[in-house]
Amino acid sequence: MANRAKNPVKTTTTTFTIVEALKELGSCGVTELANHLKLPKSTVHNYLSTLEQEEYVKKEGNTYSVGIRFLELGAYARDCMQIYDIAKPEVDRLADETRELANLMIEEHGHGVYIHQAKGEQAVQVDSYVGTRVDLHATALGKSILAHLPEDRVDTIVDNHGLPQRTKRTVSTREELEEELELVRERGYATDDEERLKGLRCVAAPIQTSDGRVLGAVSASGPVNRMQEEYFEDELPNRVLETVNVIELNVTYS
Amino acid sequence: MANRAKNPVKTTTTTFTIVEALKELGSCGVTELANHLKLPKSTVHNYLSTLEQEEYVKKEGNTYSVGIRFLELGAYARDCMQIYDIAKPEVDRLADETRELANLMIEEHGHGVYIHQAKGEQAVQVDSYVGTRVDLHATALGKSILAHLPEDRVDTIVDNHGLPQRTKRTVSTREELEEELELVRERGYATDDEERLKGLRCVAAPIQTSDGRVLGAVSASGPVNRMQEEYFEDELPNRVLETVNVIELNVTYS
DNA sequence: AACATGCGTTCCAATTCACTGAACGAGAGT
DNA sequence: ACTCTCGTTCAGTGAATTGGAACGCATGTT
Repeated sequence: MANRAKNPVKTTTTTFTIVEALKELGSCGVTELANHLKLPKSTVHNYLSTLEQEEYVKKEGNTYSVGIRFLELGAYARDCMQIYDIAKPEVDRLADETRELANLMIEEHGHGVYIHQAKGEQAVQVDSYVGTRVDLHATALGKSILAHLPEDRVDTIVDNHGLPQRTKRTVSTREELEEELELVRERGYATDDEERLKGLRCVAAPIQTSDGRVLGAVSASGPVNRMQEEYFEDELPNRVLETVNVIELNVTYS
Repeated sequence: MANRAKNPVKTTTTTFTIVEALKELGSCGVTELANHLKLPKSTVHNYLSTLEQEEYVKKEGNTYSVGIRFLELGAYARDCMQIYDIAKPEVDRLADETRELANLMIEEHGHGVYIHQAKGEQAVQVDSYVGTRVDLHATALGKSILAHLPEDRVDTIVDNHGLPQRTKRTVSTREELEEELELVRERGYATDDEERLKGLRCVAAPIQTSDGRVLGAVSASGPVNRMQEEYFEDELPNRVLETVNVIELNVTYS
């Protein structure tokens, strides 16, 4: 995990630095991007025009923006996961029935990545969209996954990423995390009580294979005012667990 | 359009050549990829390990595959399009009601790109998924878009991409295309009668702004046996046009 | 058990190619 | 007409990619 390449190709790294900055700044011109990255504008121009030629960047007038071609690679990577196809309709159903926001997350390189999101009728607007990468320890989805990862993987991930505090309530010590994960293993589901975003509560459960590997996690999240007492402590967890059970069955027989 | 960069960054091009080959081959090892690309394996290894370090490529054992991180950029690019949010629920509804496969396409760099796909109950399985790029002239969606692009854009696109024949029925001459586009402008919708895939028919209509720009197109597609006579010539076109009208209204007032 | 094969990885020398600051041209604003 | 700003071009220089050869580690074979 996170191996340092012995002979890294610096240009490749720079390429992605530029694309990521372009995403960060929205669409912008050469000079703005160059100033932001503290690179000469001729350099940035060379990269951007190459990226445009390769159709990974779109140029309109004098402003550049991230091209839709990345979706070809991203959606491909997602569709390769057997779990996506199987879990998607169930997550959609969960959103429909709870009327809240339902999510599907997987882990890669120690990050949590949302690979599907379904909006129920009352779904909250959040800052996460498909493709967003978050720290595992700060979400119910991530904790569901961490709870069933081999212990040494968890160690490596925490060592590499730390436990950055997103809100006052974020789990931020190793001990606290261990307790949380133990609780997840006991109850079968995880909760997020404003640990990543103020005002947002969340219930999540891991998707596991019959031999105990985690493939990802499913969640339903909503505003604190609707997520309370029995609904938050019983009804919703059960609903999420049901969803996960159906997915796990379908995974086994496919 | 398709400007050649004057001082292209070759390493950037190579980087994407490698990632695209990795997508092509599915997951594979260094040697296999190197043989495929006729590059020295040490070179390929340097790129792959750099890409893994940047988390754009996933390594499991000794096999590499395209990483989900591309979804971050791809989904971002998609979400930037105001049309995606607006059209998505309507395309979903179209799929639900027709029980067929419904699609949303936009144009970029002269290609058609599927940015959403909704499966109705009887939806056919096709080779296109979200992110797939296709030639505009060979699909109903693409023809809907071409029909409302400025003439010089159409010329440039045809010059750059040609009119490759996908099936026996693909439009493959400039004259034929012009006739088709004129028909699309008259009727307001386009059809695809096994022009891209044998056995598949499709009805599509363009999404336009009040000042006549095309933002994309919506389609419903299904097997020839279900797509016939009045249904294919009347009912479905009307249903697709309805969908597009709703989307256009929502675009105007936002 | 010794050997052969194929793989990913490392290393370093050769040379290609990325880098960059300065200059140019186009367009907008004064 | 002038100025300012931005994107683009250019060419010399030196850093970084390149790639053949060698290494270590599996796996499978004799």
